[in-house]
Amino acid sequence: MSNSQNSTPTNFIRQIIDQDRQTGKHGGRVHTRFPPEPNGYLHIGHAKSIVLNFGIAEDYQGLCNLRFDDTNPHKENIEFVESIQDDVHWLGYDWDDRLFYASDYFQHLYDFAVELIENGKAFVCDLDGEEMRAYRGTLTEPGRESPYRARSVAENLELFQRMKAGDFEDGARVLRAKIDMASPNMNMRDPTLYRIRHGVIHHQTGEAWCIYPMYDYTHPISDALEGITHSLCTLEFEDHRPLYDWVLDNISIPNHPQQIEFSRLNLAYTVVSKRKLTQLVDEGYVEGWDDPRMPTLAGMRRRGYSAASIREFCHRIGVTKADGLVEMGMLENCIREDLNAHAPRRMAVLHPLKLVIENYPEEKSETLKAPNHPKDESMGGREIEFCREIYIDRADFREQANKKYKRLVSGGEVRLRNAYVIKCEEVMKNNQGEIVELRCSYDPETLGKNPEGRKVRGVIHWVSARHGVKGEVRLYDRLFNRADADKVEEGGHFTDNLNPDSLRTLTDCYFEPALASAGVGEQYQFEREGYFILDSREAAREEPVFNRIITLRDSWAKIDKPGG
RNA sequence: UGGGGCGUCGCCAAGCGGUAAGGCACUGGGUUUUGAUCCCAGCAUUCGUAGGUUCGAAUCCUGCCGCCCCAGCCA
Repeated sequence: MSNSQNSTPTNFIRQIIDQDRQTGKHGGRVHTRFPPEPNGYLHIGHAKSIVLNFGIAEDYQGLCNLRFDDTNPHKENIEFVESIQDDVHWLGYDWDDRLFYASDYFQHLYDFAVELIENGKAFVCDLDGEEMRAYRGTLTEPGRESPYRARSVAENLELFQRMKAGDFEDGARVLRAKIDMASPNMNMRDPTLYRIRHGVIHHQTGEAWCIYPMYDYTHPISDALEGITHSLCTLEFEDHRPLYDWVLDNISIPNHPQQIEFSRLNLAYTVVSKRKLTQLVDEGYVEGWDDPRMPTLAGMRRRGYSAASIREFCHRIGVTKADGLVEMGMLENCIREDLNAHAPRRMAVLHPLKLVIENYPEEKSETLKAPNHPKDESMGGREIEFCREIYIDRADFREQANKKYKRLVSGGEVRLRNAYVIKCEEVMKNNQGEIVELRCSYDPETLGKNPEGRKVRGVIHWVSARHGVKGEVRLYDRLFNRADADKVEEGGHFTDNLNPDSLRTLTDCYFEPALASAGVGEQYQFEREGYFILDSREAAREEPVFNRIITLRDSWAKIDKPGG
């Protein structure tokens, strides 16, 4: 039924690895790494990278390290270090004893920097930020060499040592590589290797250091130290590859991993940028990193998405160098496919309308059996309670409708799911003319069998008014109103694209009794409505709160024109 | 206008000189006590574009067009 996670389509990176193994490059080893910066929660875009890196390691009998790229203590903290580990584990991957931090290598990094200085390949520069920018040139004009570029090795050594010792203020000096100020590649114009940062407590190294290495310097060395063979990253780092290689070619380190770039994931109607997600959280547009509308793994988990479905999604979208925008439907199909196979069925009424079955005895009630899955008997069944007063959904009744409408109409018949066929005899309204109650009759001969000689319009779900459990349901919709959510009109802001109706809370819902014992993490299908899960943050509440994971496909919604 | 990438169906994506896989979406039809699921069928004479090479090109070459990334002491 489900082909989940069996399929790992090939891609250009796997082809490169295949070739490398044939030619014996890296001794035939495959060793990857997932290198997040702990400055935010992981999102669906990271999932693509995780599945790629850990997946390749698995398939080639290699290894994949988890490494925190923690070179900028200003933006990083321990909460993110922990959440990232939780999320990678939840997604289904493990790094055994290979949890590393770039900060583990601070001493090595320092020593290699000294080596660069000794070889005349790095220098301490006193230019401030603004001056540096001016000296850097532009995209079309070459830059000029820093006046400090010619300092002697001895002076550079001493100044760098004093930078480390804390003799200079933030921004006073940096260590720079001596490469080529005329390079058409901006990254090669004597890039900064180290900067000074006082007064921050690094989550791993505390106050041991007041100089911190830059990404472009740290990453290749960290990869090499760990024996990484293939260093996979996103397209925007393609321009950095010459620098990655330059660093490794100019220090005495044996390994030289191969950086390979792939395009990052763009998902329609959401943003996949840590900066923007951080803003949504910090400015209160959402409840937090785990808001069920967020494309973070924490949010998707709370929303009810399974790890398997996210993995499957990552397989289906593939890995290439072409940037695109993946439709939400792609993700939704993965979720539905998983949930359809595995979620037990239940009944819940979201917009209740009271319905009284007049020919059903006042005090009577009966216990009926209902299967948990229409096709999978191994999933068993549960008991539901039927009585004279029930709730149905308001959308399942219309006073009149054409024959396309397969639900209850005045004078018409409909099947109550897992129960009897009923007929609407009378519509009760209040003074405002609003329908407040339906009076019906039922056919006691229709339990488990169809009536003879007449055709029933359709099937609707229901919950006993006497036995049902009252509670809340949260309906989620796309977070943004436009597919390219980060596109902004002149003078606008991406938050202008936020969908004001991304969350709808329904507080007057009724769930069948079996749902009273629903546990955290259990996904259900509420028949004819969608897939739901108990909100893990509200699990302690007396009345249950369910999140809607995703609706059922609904071909009726497309043809339901007014008067239908 | 410098450099680096990318352009195959509405979306994602195979294809690697021998005559356009697959998935999603969509459209028909069948089954169905979920307008769900499931099943069956349809869905690119054409690969951004114009030339060239070749018996033969989405695949090789050249020009052009379009889109993305780069001027942090962020990653």
